[in-house]
Amino acid sequence: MCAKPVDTAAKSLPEGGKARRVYLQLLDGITRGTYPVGAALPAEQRLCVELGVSRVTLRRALDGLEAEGLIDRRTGAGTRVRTPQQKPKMSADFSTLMPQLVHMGHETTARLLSFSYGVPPAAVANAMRISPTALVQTATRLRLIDGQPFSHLTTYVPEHIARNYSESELATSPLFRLLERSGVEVETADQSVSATLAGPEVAGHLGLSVGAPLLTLNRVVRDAEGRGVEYLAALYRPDMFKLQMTLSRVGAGDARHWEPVVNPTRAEAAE
Amino acid sequence: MCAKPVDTAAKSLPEGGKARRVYLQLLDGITRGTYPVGAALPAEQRLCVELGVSRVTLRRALDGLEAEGLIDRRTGAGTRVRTPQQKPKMSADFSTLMPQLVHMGHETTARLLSFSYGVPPAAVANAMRISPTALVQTATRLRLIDGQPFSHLTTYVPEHIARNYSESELATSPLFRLLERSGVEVETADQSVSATLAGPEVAGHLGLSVGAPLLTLNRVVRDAEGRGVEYLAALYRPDMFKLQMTLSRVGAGDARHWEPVVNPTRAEAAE
DNA sequence: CAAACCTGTATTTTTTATAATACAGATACG
DNA sequence: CGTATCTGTATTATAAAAAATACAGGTTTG
Repeated sequence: MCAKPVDTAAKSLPEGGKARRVYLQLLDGITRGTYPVGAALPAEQRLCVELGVSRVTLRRALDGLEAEGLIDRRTGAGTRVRTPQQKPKMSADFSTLMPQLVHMGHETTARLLSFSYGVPPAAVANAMRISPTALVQTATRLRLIDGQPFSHLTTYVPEHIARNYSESELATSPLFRLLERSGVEVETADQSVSATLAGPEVAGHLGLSVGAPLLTLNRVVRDAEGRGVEYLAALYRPDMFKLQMTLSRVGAGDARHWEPVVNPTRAEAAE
Repeated sequence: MCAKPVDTAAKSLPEGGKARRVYLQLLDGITRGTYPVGAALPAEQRLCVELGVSRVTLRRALDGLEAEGLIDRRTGAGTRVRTPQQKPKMSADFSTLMPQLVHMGHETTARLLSFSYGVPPAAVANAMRISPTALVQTATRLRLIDGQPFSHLTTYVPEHIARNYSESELATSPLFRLLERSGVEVETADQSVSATLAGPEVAGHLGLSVGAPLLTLNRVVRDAEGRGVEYLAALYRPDMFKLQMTLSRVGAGDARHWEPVVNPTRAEAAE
């Protein structure tokens, strides 16, 4: 007797299989610290009773955790929560939101995935305040750190600006430099951070499974007239990229408030 | 002949069902603008060939999209991409750290889900720089806007501080005020933003399906000695909550850099 | 109005996921 | 050393998902 088919959840929308649910449940327990970090995870026979699934299903979930290097299984002995192996990480400072390497000595490269001219998605045209029928250059790039992909970037640039640089320059120089070199007067930038799931295409490029969580960053860079000169839709692997900031409480009395610190010591960061 | 079992993806790790993959694929295409926003989606018979699944599966994916109000299906006529219906949204300004309502006239409430004293997870104790065996108050709260839950907050506060306020106060006052009232000298805060997937428990509370994407925010608030006085682990529904900021390009020459704008016009925001 | 096309629905078959059970080999402990 | 415990593996039965097909009924278009 291993299963206990209680099934409290409603089942109408396309939900992942039961193995995936268990996988997420365990992943949650590990990151949340419910299961001791250094050692010991309940035995499979106990876990499957605890989670209400068969051992085979529980096993498949564990396979996933093992594949991601989160647990260490030894035949005969138990299954332990492995101390998180540090993947090379990037971080972005809130005050600039320009990605920076946490540890130096890592190399970042870029790969151009696609490149074309056409009309932008309506949402992009709207955010950039340009005509939905105006031509824009759409480029998709993959950024890697030490050979491992960590972000998937799609940029939209109005044609008359984009013609000032070549396709090959896109893969080497940051788009930012290319714009300023083209004489664009960058004035403001609006950006928004959220989360989404990896579709089949980006999952393949980022080396993730479909349905993996991603950090999204959308940015509109504007010139003095408020017209968009660049739209960036970025997707980041949450295990390799984090937005970090340090705030300081300054002022006194009613004027007391938070202020971002410009160059915080990275070792102080949360999590 | 509707299916074309090419199956490029590897199949070892616990992946959600095929219906879910198609659902994500379509969701990606919609948000990305691949499918025209105003109207027209390929017919079901064409779509299922295009995506390599049967019509039944394709249909289940569409059911999911319809349930979330992303598409509009009319018998006989086609299926259209609906213009995104604005849910009540919250936004958080990076520089102030205080979440703000985008549109006024909305009411936010809080529900206390759990409340206890115990030892914190190792990761939390480490980030707070307190003993892993020290007692902390662990409280889980649900924040709602107009009755709809949008965030799931778990806070850890050292016992000697937490004893200064009552359990009932937690549900009404923001924890921030309670701390300062307790005489805690808040000095700095480190926070980190990332993404994760909803486990069975939080999914239930936030009204999402298991495996839905979530925006995470982890924050350590410290006193003058650098000791943590509060650890916050927040989970946000990405469709109802976004981190937003506006940057301004200031300075000249080599000193030219980005600076966050304190009170940007929210209408300017990206996406 | 009629033809072409679309979504909604139902049925059957096939495939896959999960459950239940048993057993072999490795490990830890007294 | 021997027992208890754990992971690894295999087998069979059951439940669920997906595919293939057919048809009813609404919509659009000429």
